[in-house]
Amino acid sequence: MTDQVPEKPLIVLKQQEKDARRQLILNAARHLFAEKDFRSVTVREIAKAAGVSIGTIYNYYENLTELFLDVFLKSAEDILARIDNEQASPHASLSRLCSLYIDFLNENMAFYQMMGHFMLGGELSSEGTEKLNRMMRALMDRLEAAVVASGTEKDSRLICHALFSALNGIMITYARYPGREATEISRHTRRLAAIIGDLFEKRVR
Amino acid sequence: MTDQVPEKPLIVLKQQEKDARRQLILNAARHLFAEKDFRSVTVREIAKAAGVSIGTIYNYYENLTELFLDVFLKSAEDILARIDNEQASPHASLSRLCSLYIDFLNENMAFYQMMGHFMLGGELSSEGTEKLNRMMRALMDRLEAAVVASGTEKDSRLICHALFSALNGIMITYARYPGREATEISRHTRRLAAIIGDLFEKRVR
Amino acid sequence: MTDQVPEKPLIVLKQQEKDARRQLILNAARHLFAEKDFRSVTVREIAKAAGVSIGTIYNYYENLTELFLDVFLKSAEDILARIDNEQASPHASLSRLCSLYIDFLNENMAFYQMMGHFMLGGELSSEGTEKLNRMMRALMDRLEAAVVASGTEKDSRLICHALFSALNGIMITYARYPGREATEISRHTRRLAAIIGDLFEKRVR
Amino acid sequence: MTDQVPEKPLIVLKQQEKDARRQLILNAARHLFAEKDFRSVTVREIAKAAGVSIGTIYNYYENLTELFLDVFLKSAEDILARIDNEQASPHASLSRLCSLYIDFLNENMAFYQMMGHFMLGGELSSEGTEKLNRMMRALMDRLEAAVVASGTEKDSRLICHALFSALNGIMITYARYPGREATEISRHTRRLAAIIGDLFEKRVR
DNA sequence: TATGAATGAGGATTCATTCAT
DNA sequence: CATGAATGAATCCTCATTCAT
Repeated sequence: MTDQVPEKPLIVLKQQEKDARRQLILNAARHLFAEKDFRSVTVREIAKAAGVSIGTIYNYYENLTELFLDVFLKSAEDILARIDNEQASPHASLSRLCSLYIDFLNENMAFYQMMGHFMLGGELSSEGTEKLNRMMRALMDRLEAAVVASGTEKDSRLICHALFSALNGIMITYARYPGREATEISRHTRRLAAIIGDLFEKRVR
Repeated sequence: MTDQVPEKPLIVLKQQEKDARRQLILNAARHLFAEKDFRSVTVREIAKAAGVSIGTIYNYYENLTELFLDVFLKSAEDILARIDNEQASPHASLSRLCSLYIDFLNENMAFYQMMGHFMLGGELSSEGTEKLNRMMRALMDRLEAAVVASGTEKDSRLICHALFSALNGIMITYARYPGREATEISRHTRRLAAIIGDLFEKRVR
Repeated sequence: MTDQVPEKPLIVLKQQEKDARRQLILNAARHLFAEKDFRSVTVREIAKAAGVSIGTIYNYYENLTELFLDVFLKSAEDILARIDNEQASPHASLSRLCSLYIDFLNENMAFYQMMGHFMLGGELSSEGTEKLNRMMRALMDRLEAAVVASGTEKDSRLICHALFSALNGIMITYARYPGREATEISRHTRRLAAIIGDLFEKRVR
Repeated sequence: MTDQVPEKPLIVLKQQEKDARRQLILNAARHLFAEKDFRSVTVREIAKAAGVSIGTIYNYYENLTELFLDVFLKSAEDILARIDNEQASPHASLSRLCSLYIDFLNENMAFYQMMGHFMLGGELSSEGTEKLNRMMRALMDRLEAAVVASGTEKDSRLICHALFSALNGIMITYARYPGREATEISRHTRRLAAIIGDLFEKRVR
């Protein structure tokens, strides 16, 4: 026998290929979004960056919005994973969680840009809205758990919303403060996150 | 007596007329911005809404961005005035200030959309940037005063930044939570603002 | 008698004022045309440069084209005067005339730009066309006289046309040769004019 | 035999199709330029004349200027080929070359309009400027060769410049002499070209 | 399924000209 | 007469999306 390697069925290979290409597009888009305002990124640019044709992008995504959403969801998965990892640590604390999240935002400007975009009325299919809501709920669940763990007993969901809002607000307000360097901004936003974190932690006492 | 009414010179009248028309354009833009994402508002729409021609818009503003900025600045003046008014009240408190600001944002969605836009890198003439910065500083001065008045002694500017961020974050995060009514959103954001306000007030103890 | 100074009638003064203002506009336009392609000069620019309002310009000229034509005609008068002056000199020669004309063109780029513009189909009122033709004939008469003076007996008008063409061609071809300095261009065009002049002078022998 | 016709690969066919469409646009533009001042030709007109959409124009050309340049270069190739053909003839002479060139200009008014436009400062990418210069040099080389062949030994490049200028000047000066018929103009310009040609030929003696 | 050329509505902006004051 | 704000048609160009190959 010439071939003893157990072959994966063709259909599986194809699926893998497909996933790979989808991943390719996704990553290309993420990188572009990291470079400039995601609303100014064009399909052509993404196609070029991903090394595929424009048409291919439309084979994987209904339209640009769906691709944007997917990028957003992937980023959300990242932060979810980071949070889960952090929460597993013995030093887990609300403060650390805040730092973690603000660091994530600093690295993923497109994330909160998109969050803002979708929240502020970016058109979305009902299916897309569903996905978005599911993801936000998942994120909120993590945060709420941390809030509860920090001692809050009453209104934990509401307080979790307040915390989440506060952290997001740091970025929208200071992410690109005109005339400041990236490192300076990072320092400032982290300092603000620390203040917020402290407030929500001390709250329980 | 032939004419004792003190006549305004013609030049003054003309200036008034000009100001009035500028106001007309400004208000038309504000209303449109309230209806949808301000970035999707076109010159044609503004002109139509203001009842003037496209060319007239450009007689009053160098370009669309400058008009956007002016709308932003006018809104900022509004909130500044409201704050000043509130601070003059005997019941002034940080909490009330938070409510006030969040109410303002609820009524002026375009304000924080624009704030986000300009902060996140929206192109602006150096003159425009200067105006923007001046206004932000003025706003921050008010907030800081309130923060100090609430008992904070150390790092008042930084804490004021944190508070400002937190309040803005509420809107960016929940202003148009998909599937919620405006009144519901208003209630939710006010509740969150109250939590934030409480936190920053209790901070002093 | 309180006033013995012989007064010019009011109507004369007014006419002088009017002429002065017309001159003002004309000169402003000429200077602007010297700075850049005359087709890119706007009414607003001319008005500003002349220190009058846009409307005033339209009081003196039917439209922009008529102003352009007037500038052209004024320039043509200049070169005519220069030629007349030169021809009165004892050293007058066809060669010197060529130099004179090319120098004039170097100083008045707008002149041949406009000549080209009007010749190549720039719309003109029939009255304007008439003025233009009259001026071209006057210029041609001078040139022809010089051609005849240089010894040419046959086909003097035709040869004069050829000479005129050749000189104009120098400018259209080399006036802004990319990457060359103004002085360099001036030297080159003068050298070419000398060659042309020589050819037409030697012709007679 | 199933298929012995050597099939062109698909990619070649596609390229041909692309070239054909580019040609389509090019020709449409050339015809429009022949009808009126090329600066007044709009993208819409070209698109309509070519039977393609506006967007398609921009698939083939960065911007209008690049299209203008391409039209110019294609015309230049034409005259270059005609010159090469003429020079290969046993009856080649400077006079005939002059006639040839003036005939070409009469048929391609846009050519010298564009030459004038680009020479007089029409914006061009550095790549475009490079192409333009290369083409002008090629043309000048041909002319210089003819000038040399006619007996000129000294300053051949300079004299070639003078000749080229003179010929171009004929067109700029008389191409559309107001109130003259096309045939009349053609006759006049040819006569002038003959005079110029004679002068430059006789020069050698 | 991948391709990428074609599409064309829609964007911001310009500017000669008018006309009420 | 002088003014200059108002006008709006017309400009070039962009870009998400489609669809024939």
